[in-house]
Formats: sequence, C-alpha cells, structure tokens
Amino acid sequence: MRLGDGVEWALHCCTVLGALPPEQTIPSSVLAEFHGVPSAYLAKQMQALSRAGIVQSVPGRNGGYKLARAADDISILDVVLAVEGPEPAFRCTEVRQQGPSAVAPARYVKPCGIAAAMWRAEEVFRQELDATTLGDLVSELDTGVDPEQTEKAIIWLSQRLGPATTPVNTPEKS
Amino acid sequence: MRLGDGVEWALHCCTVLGALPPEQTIPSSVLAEFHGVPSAYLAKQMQALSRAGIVQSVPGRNGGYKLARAADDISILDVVLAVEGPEPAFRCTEVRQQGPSAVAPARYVKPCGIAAAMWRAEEVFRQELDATTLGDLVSELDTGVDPEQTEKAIIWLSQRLGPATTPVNTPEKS
DNA sequence: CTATATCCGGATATGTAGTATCCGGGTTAT
DNA sequence: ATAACCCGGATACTACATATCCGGATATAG
Repeated sequence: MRLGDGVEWALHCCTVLGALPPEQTIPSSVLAEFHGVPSAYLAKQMQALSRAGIVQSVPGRNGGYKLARAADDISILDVVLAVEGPEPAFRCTEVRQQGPSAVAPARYVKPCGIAAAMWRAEEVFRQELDATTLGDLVSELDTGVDPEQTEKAIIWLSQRLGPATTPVNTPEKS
Repeated sequence: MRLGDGVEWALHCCTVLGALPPEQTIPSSVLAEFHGVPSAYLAKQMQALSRAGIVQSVPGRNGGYKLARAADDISILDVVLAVEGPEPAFRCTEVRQQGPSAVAPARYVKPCGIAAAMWRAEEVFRQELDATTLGDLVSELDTGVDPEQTEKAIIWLSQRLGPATTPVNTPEKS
C-alpha cells in the first residue's frame, strides 16, 4: 500500500495556489522549481488536476494554473482522487468463485465480509480526507510556518511571476 | 494507492484457518488449490504471516499451517500489516526543505499540515481495520454464505487433509 | 504578424509487484 | 532407519505501474 509522490506535490502546489490571489496564474515550471521537484512529472499531475476540474489552466504567455473554485470548496480527498485515480485500494477479485469449492456465481449475492471490511475502512479514510479543505491548509500556513520562510517564499515568487492583476498578498490577519 | 493481491489471499486463508479446529494444520499448497491462486506466491504470503507470528508452521509429514493464536485475537489490521509491511502509505518527503525558499532545517519543528492530515486519515483507516477480527469473519461464514458452498468446501477439504486430531467441524450453533 | 511562453499528449526509462522454479533443513509416518 | 512430506529461502523472469523526457499545439504580448 503506497501513495505516489505526485499526491504530495499536487497538495503542496494547490496550497500555494490557494494562498495566492484568486486570479493570479502560476506556470507549472515555476511551481516545480519552487518545490524542487522535476517539472515534467509535476506537469503531468497538474494536467490530472485540470481534467478533474480542480485547477484551471490558462494557456499562452503569462498563463499558468489557478484554482478552479474557492479553496474552501476543495477537499484533500478531491486532490488525492484526481491524482491517484478513483479506484479503491482494495480490489476484490472474488476469490470465492474460483477453486474447486465454488458454486454458481449467481448465488454470491452479498460481497464477502473481507471486502466489506476493507471498503468500510477505506470509506472512513476518505471521509477523514474529505473533512480537510485546501482553505484549512492555507490558514495553517499563517500559524504553523516560520515567518522567515513565508517572507522568503513571497519575494521569490514575486520576482518570478508575471505582472499579476494584484500583487501577492501578504497575510493581513496577523 | 493500491493494495496487493496477497492481502486478499492471506485474509481468505486465515479465515478458513480460523474455521478449522484449532490444531488442524493445512499445507500451503492445499490452501492455494482451494482458492485457485498460484501456490508459489501464496507461499510467500504465508511465510510473511509466519514471521509476523500470526500463523504457526508445522513441518514434517502431515504438517502445514495453523493459527498461532485465537481467531478473536487477530485483527484484519494484523494481517494487512504483516503482508503489506508496516510503512505508512503516505511518505512525506519534506518537500518544504527543498527549493529556493527553504530555510534552515532545524526550523521545521512541526510536520507540515499536509502530512498531518494524511496520517490522520491513515490512522482512522487502521483503527477501522483493527476493529474487525478473524473471528468476526468466521462467524459471518455461517450467516452470509450459501450452505451448499460451505458443505462443498467441507467435503473437499476433508478429502485432502491428513487424518486430523479432530475431524472438520460442521457449524453446530445453527 | 511574429515570437515567445505556456499547456498538452505521447513516447521512453526505471522500479516494484507478481509468478514460477529450484534446492536445502527439518520433522514425521511407515 | 528410511523415505516422504512440508516449510524456508534464494534466484530468475514477466508484467504492470510509476516516474521521466521530449516534441507539438495554442494563445497571448508586443
């Protein structure tokens, strides 16, 4: 049981996207350099997010990505499912129907208890992920992150972003 | 995010082990044929279960596997961890510490909110799996499985098992 | 209109899970 | 005592998923 690296990257990228002004776009390459991850592979994750309707792509010069909806309306689960795919982690291969002791397939009305227990666990897993939104993660940046870190990130991004409709907003709620 | 097939097989095997008399042993090859799965790979999963102390191997003629403890003292989580490994599904690569905006590593005292949320979800996932025991799965066989299926399985196993200390017990609680 | 910067999709490598086969060590029934 | 049987580990091979790279399409800025 393993989660791909793309999930972590996508979540970090969505977090910075949520911290920027709503209409500010940021190229995939800048996101990659910012996080120190290979830009080609991150681009693929961003495409998956785009297909899922989580981010919106703006082509052409000074284009890039931005969140497609409000950060509070996007849960971590949405991002995970978009990147990792919607299939459940546990695949029931209906092993009961194989082997010498199998009976007619039509008689297997209820799923076996094993698959049921697995899917139950996966359900609470998803519910927990669905309870946290990108907005929560963004808010946490103000409280949990070193101010020096934040400042350093802001000036680095400001240099590298095209002339936005609004400049990068420093948190004002302090 | 994907769980290996071995998890399913191991759970099914442990369930039939739990349905048998406590001292009855079954060879790995019989378990494989019973479920219609490749015996070589199932043997690997059984070894993992043995190392984890979930099943006990009995060598020699008429040997095989049996549960190492009572079925009620073995949770689904135990089996999953034994087969799949104890590592968490989400690996935080501390992407914050890379890239141009990183500060001194010592300043990262708290784990990032992303990893925290992921681990929280994984924790409830494991709690849910830990709440169901092999004993529960065995009990469910009596209620949820077609009687014809059960009978067919019993006679097939009886033919193939060496002279046990006690014969295969048909459920008596009906 | 041209050039640049960006997204998008297919093609390529690398790694991990799954499969099959073999031999040695140890234990039990005959 | 002997032979049959079973686990345990090592090895080699295949298939699939993950990770990576590169060229084409497209829209904007000047």
